[in-house]
Amino acid sequence: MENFGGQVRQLRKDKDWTLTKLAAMLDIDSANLSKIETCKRSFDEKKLPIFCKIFSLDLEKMKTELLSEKFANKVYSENVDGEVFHLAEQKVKYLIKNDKH
Amino acid sequence: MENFGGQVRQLRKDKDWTLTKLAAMLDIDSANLSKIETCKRSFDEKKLPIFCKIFSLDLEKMKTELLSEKFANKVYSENVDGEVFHLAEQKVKYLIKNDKH
DNA sequence: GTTATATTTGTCATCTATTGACAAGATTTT
DNA sequence: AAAATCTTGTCAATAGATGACAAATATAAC
Repeated sequence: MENFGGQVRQLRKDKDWTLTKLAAMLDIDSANLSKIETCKRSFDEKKLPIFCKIFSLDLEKMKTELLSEKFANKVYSENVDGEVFHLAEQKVKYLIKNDKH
Repeated sequence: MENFGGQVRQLRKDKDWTLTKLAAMLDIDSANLSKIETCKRSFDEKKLPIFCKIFSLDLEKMKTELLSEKFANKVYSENVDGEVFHLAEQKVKYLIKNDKH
């Protein structure tokens, strides 16, 4: 299981691109991309579409990947019970069931 | 499965308190508490300790409850795959395993 | 080993989202 | 219908996330 930043770095290295180059393609600062790859910042969700296009990745899948990481970081850093995810899952089902009202 | 706002309202009604009264105890605006109870705003996590004290609730449990609702709302509103929670769970385990390094 | 290239780190400004506050309207109770 | 309670709308204040830039460190090329 690789974290998101690590995945970005791997993809970039596979193409032999510098931070500067990829950062330019994503229209972000290379210093900030460095922080993303080293997990010191999170990847801005708004940049996901262009990111996925560059690396031919499935957008929905990466959205899920990115969001799961945010959830995990929150739960980890605040020492919340892992049960939180089961609860959340139930709540989503409930929301969907009671939709269209 | 009751949502968080509904729980607050129920607890308040059980005591026969007005919004104004509970809001004062929580040191928030009664209009905003109304929005919380009707799910138009989320409950501020910082107010959880005092809230739990007032109603003799377990803080950790309510933290989990509140956070799961935020996760659920996000996933629901952005149409993210429910798989996100399984992923997140794995990631938390991974973080814990690789802790203390 | 020195220069150039690439990456990391720190800081602060800016933008965005969340919450606070207040006024006015609607509903309920008495 | 008057009083009390609750809801809604709006905007200001605060907090959190991201952008931008400079300087430091590390890596690679020569």
